[in-house]
Amino acid sequence: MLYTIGDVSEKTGLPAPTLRYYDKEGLLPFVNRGNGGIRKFQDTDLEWLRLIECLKASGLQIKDIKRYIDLFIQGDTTIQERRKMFYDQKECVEEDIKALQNTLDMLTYKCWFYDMALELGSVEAVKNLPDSEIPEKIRKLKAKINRMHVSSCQKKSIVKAG
Amino acid sequence: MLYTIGDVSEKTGLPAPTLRYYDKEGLLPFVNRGNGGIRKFQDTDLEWLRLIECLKASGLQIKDIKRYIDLFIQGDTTIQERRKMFYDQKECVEEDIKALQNTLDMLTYKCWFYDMALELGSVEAVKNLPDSEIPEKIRKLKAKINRMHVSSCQKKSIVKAG
DNA sequence: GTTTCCCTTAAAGTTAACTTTAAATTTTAA
DNA sequence: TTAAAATTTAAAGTTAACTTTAAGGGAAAC
Repeated sequence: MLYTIGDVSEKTGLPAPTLRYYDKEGLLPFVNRGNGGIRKFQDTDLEWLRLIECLKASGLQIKDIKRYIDLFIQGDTTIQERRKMFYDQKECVEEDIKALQNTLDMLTYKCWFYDMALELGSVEAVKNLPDSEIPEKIRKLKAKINRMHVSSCQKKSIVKAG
Repeated sequence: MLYTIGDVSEKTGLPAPTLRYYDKEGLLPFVNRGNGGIRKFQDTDLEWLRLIECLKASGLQIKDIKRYIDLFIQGDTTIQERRKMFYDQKECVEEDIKALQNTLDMLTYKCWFYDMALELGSVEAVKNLPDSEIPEKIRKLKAKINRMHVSSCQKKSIVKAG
């Protein structure tokens, strides 16, 4: 099964110029061309795109993903380096998830806060609520948030891959 | 307790020029100035910075955060809009966490794959492994990944906040 | 056949969030 | 009192990842 760039764009949701940009940056070295120089994508190319999007989501930059593809092309001598790349990225993503969970705690607290503000008619009224009126769950959240530092909601993703 | 911009930079890890940039963009309207025009941060300003970093981590842009601060300054008439903002962002972050968990599944699989490749000496050997040699956990992961679309590891964070 | 898509490239433009620079002023330490 | 360190501003520069534009070529619908 062969696909044009338009087919792939529709299948993946990535704009065709983005796919051409990825190709230009060396992220799609396996995509063949037809007579008139027209790209013919295969199912394996769609799998590559899925991996590329995953690596991007994990915080890797285009040039780092190209680095991985270059290593792949070099073959089995680069297994160690590729392995390290995935372990490093896994660690980054685990930290990102933790950071996002802190962010989610803050947002959950704020959602409760503004639910109450809407109910009581003012922000001040919520601030003046006695502790006994605040659900246990929210009190714990508030305490956790107060222990947080600025850096606990920041991402660590950017790492020199290699 | 009052802090200079240098103190705050050290406390938060944010470079002083970044703090000035936030101020210029209207994110720090509560920071007072001394005689010579020098910023005097208070503990409440540090709390604002913590909220700002959380909102940034949730995917909000600077201008959206400014919008929130403007709404805050306007007072209780904007409670509904602020509430909606937090609910929208909460939803975004929940989706981001799900996407990152898909990314993590892919990376976990790849880590196993390259552990095996290192052990067996080649990528091909891992591809040729009979199903019976693949741990149940990894087989499930592989099946899950095969069901994934490109979009399942993409972030949804960017939303017109309002 | 021709018109209309869809494809191609190269190159310029966009955007957000800083970051750097330069020049001036203020504060702090000796 | 003076020198060093930190602060101020405005403005220009940077970076990544696209996105848009322009100019052209080949295949399918009518």
